[in-house]
Amino acid sequence: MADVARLAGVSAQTVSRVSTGHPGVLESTRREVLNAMQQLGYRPNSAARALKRGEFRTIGVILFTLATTGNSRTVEAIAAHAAREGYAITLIPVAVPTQDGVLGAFTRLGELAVDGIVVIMEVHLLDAVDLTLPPGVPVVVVDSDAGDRYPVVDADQAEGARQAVRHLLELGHETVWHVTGPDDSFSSARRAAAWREVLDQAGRPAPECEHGDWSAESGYRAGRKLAARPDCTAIFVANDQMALGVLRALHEAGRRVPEDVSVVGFDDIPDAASYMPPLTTVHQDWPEVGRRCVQALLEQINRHAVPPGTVLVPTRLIARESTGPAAS
Amino acid sequence: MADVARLAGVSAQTVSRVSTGHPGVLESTRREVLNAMQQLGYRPNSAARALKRGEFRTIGVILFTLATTGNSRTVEAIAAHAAREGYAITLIPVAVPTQDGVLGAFTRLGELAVDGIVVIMEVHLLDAVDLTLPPGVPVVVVDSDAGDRYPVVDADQAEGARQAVRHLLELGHETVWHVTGPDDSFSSARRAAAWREVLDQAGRPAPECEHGDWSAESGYRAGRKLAARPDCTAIFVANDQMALGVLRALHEAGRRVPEDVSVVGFDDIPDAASYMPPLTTVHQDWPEVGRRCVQALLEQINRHAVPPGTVLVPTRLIARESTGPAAS
DNA sequence: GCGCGTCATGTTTGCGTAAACATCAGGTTG
DNA sequence: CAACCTGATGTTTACGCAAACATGACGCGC
Repeated sequence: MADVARLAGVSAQTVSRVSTGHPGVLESTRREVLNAMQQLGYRPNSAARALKRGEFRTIGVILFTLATTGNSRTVEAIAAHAAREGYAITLIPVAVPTQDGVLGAFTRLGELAVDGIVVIMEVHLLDAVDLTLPPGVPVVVVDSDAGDRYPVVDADQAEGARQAVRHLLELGHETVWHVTGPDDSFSSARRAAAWREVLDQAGRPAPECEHGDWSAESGYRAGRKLAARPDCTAIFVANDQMALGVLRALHEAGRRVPEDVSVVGFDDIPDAASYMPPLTTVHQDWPEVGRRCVQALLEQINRHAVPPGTVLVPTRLIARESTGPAAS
Repeated sequence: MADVARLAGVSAQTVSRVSTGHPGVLESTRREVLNAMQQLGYRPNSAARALKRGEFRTIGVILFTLATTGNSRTVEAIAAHAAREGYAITLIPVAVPTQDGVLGAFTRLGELAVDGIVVIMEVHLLDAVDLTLPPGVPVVVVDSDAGDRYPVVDADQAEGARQAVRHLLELGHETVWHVTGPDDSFSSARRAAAWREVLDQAGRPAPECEHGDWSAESGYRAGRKLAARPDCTAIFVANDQMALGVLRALHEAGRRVPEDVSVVGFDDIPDAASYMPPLTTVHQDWPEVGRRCVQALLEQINRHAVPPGTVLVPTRLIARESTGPAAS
């Protein structure tokens, strides 16, 4: 910076004013300084800037995996919106989903240069984390149960699941089978609870669940069991990938979809429209979830506003051929 | 830090020594200091640390999208390995894949606190970027043509595509059709070039390509055209998602896979094993790509080593039922 | 034409840390 | 026992920037 100042024939402070866009600099001087910056390839040192200002303009995202469509799409949206607000994103992967792993990640985060944290963790390990959080750092939680400790942003998974099950009942099925996600997943638990709730309200018996792990392979295994039951005519699968496996299992067993069995998935991943047959599923608006995360975090950072409780992003059922004749 | 020093009854410098793990501190003193840290909830300020040390222990990752399996898996691996080395990951999304968008992202990166940069960009926009890169910052490029300006890490896509096409020829097909990815994609271009190369070497005519955009939907459109050609009996699709669409198109046209048409994909996404039929495809080792990225970058950062040219991570064909009877 | 406000710019200072150097106690050697 | 070393700790300083305050030039009104 001193070099730039010298070259432009001004003081370092004036260079600072130009680089931060402060007013009160003569247009001619500004051009002079910008010119000198260009010439010397000057880049402001963000560490010094952060040190001086006491903020990093960075948001930390702590998560288990990017391998699920939902997580990666949400992170992408967070990054995009954060960038728009002049914030960068720091990714903190928790390698091992154990309490130690979480603690380690949070410890690293504590030493990290972030102004706020988004936690994307579907499993029940958040409890361990409280004390480790650097005090005073705003937090937003996605896809997990934060109690009332942190604001939560999430898709309205319960409503989506209700729509799915109701849709199947309205098609005339006596009841609806369910393939769950992993047992330690909150999303899975909420989808299953909503499924059970709708069946109860309709006075229908809730068959025993099959349990999967989100993967297509696990869906296939669950689907084989369900395909063997002639009384199973409607299946609500907790995500689209497992639904893919279920479809294959039904196909191999000679049970036609949707004529013999109707299938509904969850997530509306892009591929779902190209399954055989195209999958009826619940659409999740991940970009919106990401946007609301950033918004909630920035509210805390900038306006020191009180956490806004839980923000639910709407979900909606997309009817395709796996539950009936082509909708288009 | 001063507070900790006061509470522990030592100087700030001793606190610093403890927090950086420097030797030459009496065990009793060290315990005292750690105790005081705990009590006061002291966290080293990373901005000040970075300012003093002149390094951020952060790697910037610049990319277009996390929506593709390859990108998100690669980023995940980069983050995991970087974390292991004590580095954090900063994500820089390029919202608009235009030259301006790239320049904007690189400008942001220039001001950003990173010790090195991984560029994950499959399109041809890298050229514009040279001048904007902060000079002296190590760079590694993935999935793109960096010429000889930067070291490149990538999966051996050409070899994977060759294996795929050879496999189809060995099954006795007269020639192999091809569905490409988007025109501006390097991966797509390399896979297509390798496809053409094998056909040429075998003295087979190369049919005209169908062009997709990586999406299952575009694969479906391409598949409909190919399904209408009775002479098309073998298709190499440039990624698994498009292959999903191709499979559906063939199914709807009444052409059986693999009896009438053999199909090979690329990527080996987890779902591919659950397609109907399970898809023969080329496995890419994204975790390894991520690992090598970090390794190449750290070599530059720590040892100021010369860029190691191009690192190719092996790929391999996974034969499944879409090209023949069940392999298992 | 004197006082005062306004605006562009310069000077001083300190953010939290760690390297470099200084100090000091205790021990070792010839 | 003096000269010297070693190892633990303290003191000074600078990293690059920007807020706060200081300066100084100019113009305006009365």
